[in-house]
Amino acid sequence: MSDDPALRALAAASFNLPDLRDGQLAGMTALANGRDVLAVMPTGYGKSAIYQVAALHLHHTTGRPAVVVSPLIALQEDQLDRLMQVLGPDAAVAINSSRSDTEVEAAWETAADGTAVFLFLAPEQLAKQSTVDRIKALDISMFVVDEAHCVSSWGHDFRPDYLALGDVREQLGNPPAAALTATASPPVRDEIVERLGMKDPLVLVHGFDRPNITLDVVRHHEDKGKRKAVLEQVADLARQGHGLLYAATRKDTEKYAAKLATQGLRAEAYHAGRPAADREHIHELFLDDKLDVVVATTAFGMGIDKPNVRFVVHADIPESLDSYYQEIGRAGRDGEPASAVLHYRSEDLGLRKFFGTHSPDPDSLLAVLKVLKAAHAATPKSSLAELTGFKTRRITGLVNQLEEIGAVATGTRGVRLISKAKLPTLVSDAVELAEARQRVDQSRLTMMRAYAETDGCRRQFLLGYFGEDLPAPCGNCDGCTAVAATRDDVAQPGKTSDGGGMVSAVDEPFPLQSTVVHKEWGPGLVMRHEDDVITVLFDQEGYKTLSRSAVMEHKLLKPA
DNA sequence: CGGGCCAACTTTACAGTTGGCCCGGTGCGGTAAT
Repeated sequence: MSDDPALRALAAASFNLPDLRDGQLAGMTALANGRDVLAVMPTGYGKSAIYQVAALHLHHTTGRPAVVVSPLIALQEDQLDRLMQVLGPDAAVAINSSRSDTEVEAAWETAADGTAVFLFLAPEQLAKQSTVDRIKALDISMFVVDEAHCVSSWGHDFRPDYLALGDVREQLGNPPAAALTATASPPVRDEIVERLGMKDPLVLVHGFDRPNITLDVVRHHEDKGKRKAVLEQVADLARQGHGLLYAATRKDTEKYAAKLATQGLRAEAYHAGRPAADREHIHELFLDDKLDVVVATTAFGMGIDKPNVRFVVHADIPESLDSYYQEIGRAGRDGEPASAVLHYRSEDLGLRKFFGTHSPDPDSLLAVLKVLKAAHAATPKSSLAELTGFKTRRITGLVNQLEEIGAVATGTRGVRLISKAKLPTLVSDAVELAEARQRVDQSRLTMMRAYAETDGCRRQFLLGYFGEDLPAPCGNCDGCTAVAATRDDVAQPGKTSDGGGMVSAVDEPFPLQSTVVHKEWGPGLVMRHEDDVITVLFDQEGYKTLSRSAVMEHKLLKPA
């Protein structure tokens, strides 16, 4: 069954990859044999090769194309260019709003006549039933979701069509799925697997630790002092190389960029409010080493693969460690030393709390339910939009919420009511779910805060969050430096630590990553042990820290 | 939730304080105006 030699040969001949890494070969073999694959690997590790080689192999043997879901049109174009360079024109096509009707029609034909190996599109395209039907007719070889963490981070509010990908895949007859991302904590991995409806996937996790990145946090009380320190730090770091400064708001990116420019640095502000041409230009300048620093909101970064980024400074705390890891992961890809510095004020958490607030909307939920009840039949989202007066996007969000509580189901012919419960009950269930979601979001922020406030080794904290155990402190963060400085002798980093040490795994009744149950908060996953504190990620409540002695004394947790 | 901005206020010309109001991230797609 295994196609190892064939895949190796194909990778070498067609993609110029004579030496595959273990994870790559395992992934492409599994996919080629029809197994679902979730790959969590850093940018530059070669995770794209997993689906590309497998898809090309299947195209050779069956003539069927692969569908690749990609979040940004710019990313699709990059991939397209790369693939066409290697495999020739028409090997890859994309369907998106930047193309004319004629171009789109030509792309469909190229896919249908067996020429195209890859068909790229954004999840929004798959919200149209006609698009799904056309793909169904192609009988695709696999369903690939690139940047798969978007399912979890964007699906719930920002781009709701991400949550519908599982339904789409089902409608397509559940072709083998590949989900690829550089960053996913264990609960995010679980969510991706669940949302995409993956069955017994091969999960490949590689290269999480980035030991060459120094981790520091600078705490501030005054906003003014923080701004000054950020500017000084960036000016200082920019003497050794190029880097990124992340700020929370567009206005701040402009302010910081202007100040840095007056200090003689080549700095540009980057955010979604700038014209597309400017954004593209800044990308190019940065990649060509013609900028010292890009001052950006979260808009900057996806798809950036620049090896020599020497620093990533944060002027404001991000919303979660998932985001933080993603953003600092853009530093030091060449393996040379790099810096990640977070400037932290507890007041800055307020803005993130605001961003994470999605108040549920009972009236709109009820409006959708009423229409569905009156319809007595499956109703397409487009009709729902007409009947309620909401935008289709909004309908998708509301339907997602109702689907999650089992009130409605989505099929080929549209959305239908499947619950027999009273409508107000369903609405309150949905509201409760939204509130639970909010609690989880806020608790992720709490974990980000805990990282900023820990006295221990920051890398141990960070890796622990991603489910990896770093047995000894790293010796390359301010937590470790502080411990070393309090010693009389010159301490060797990476040996032992007094502060924030991990509790021995021996005799641990609730081991890391094990499932436990709390009588009030329900089931959860053990994420971290530190001194007298156990951190658990509860399904309904998010991250909670519990006192170990209280847990033991009152038997608060039970292994599940 | 917190910061920035403006107007009103205090008191007799000006600068500092106070209170209210508004704003704040990420991208797709389609539509409207050239």
